[in-house]
Amino acid sequence: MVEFATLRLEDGVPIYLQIIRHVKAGIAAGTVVDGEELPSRRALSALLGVNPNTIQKAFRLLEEEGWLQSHTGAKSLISATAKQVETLRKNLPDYQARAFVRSMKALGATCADTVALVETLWKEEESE
Amino acid sequence: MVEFATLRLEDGVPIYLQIIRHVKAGIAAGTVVDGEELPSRRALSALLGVNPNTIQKAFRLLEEEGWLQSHTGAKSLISATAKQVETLRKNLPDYQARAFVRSMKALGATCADTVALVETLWKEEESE
DNA sequence: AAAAGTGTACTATGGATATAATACACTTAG
DNA sequence: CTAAGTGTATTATATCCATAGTACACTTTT
Repeated sequence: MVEFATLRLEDGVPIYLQIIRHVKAGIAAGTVVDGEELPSRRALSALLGVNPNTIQKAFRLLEEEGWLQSHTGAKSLISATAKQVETLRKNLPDYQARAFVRSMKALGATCADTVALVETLWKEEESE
Repeated sequence: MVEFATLRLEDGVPIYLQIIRHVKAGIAAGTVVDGEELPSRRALSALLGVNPNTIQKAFRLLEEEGWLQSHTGAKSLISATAKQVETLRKNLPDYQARAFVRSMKALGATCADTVALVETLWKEEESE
């Protein structure tokens, strides 16, 4: 069962996009695998405290992109071929790191400062 | 005059927030200083290709937060005390780095991999 | 003084996001 | 088999984001 208990919704970003990102991140990290069950729309809606339609929108888009399969009446399942996972694992970190580097440069930070900051925060967040 | 020519608008984030972020980043980086002139609402609207009302919203919020001063009929000016700048320079990089570390952990990356990726991309983007 | 530029305010419209409330067909568990 | 659970669809409403057009008072430039 794909876990959503750790997902903390932040505002400023559409909820349905955060749900999509959470699923893709799980697949890229290897904690979510092909064939795995997803919680029902209603159950996830209750867990996150959002409208069922919002969950449905996220799941519908994920299905259109080929990341899950749905059959009326039955639970939805993750669908991720080895090739899909490989592409995701390459592109996701790269995309996020690029955006981060750009924003740190805009702040006038140096490469060394940035790396040091990342290392410090990485250890900080390990103890939580 | 505060520069906006380098600002590339991305979708998924409200335009007025990107403008606010751009100004704050400039102040934190030291390229935008107290008393500096901002382009007029209409001029910036034309430069970025967005509605004047959107620019006005960004500037109004910046003024409410104390980052600029406006007087009807005259150009708006940056307002940034040393204390304000100091706080910004500390908090902005920290906030962005925290979000980055969290997202890389969600992807299952290690600290070493992440640092290596940042260093690689940092040099790549220098040649552009 | 006159003209151009500037900040500000207002109404109206459309799209995206999210919620709310139903409804129905299908699958699964009892 | 029956009931509960599930995917799916629909309509309605509210808010935010962005655009469009207009208007007016003030400042700066000419």
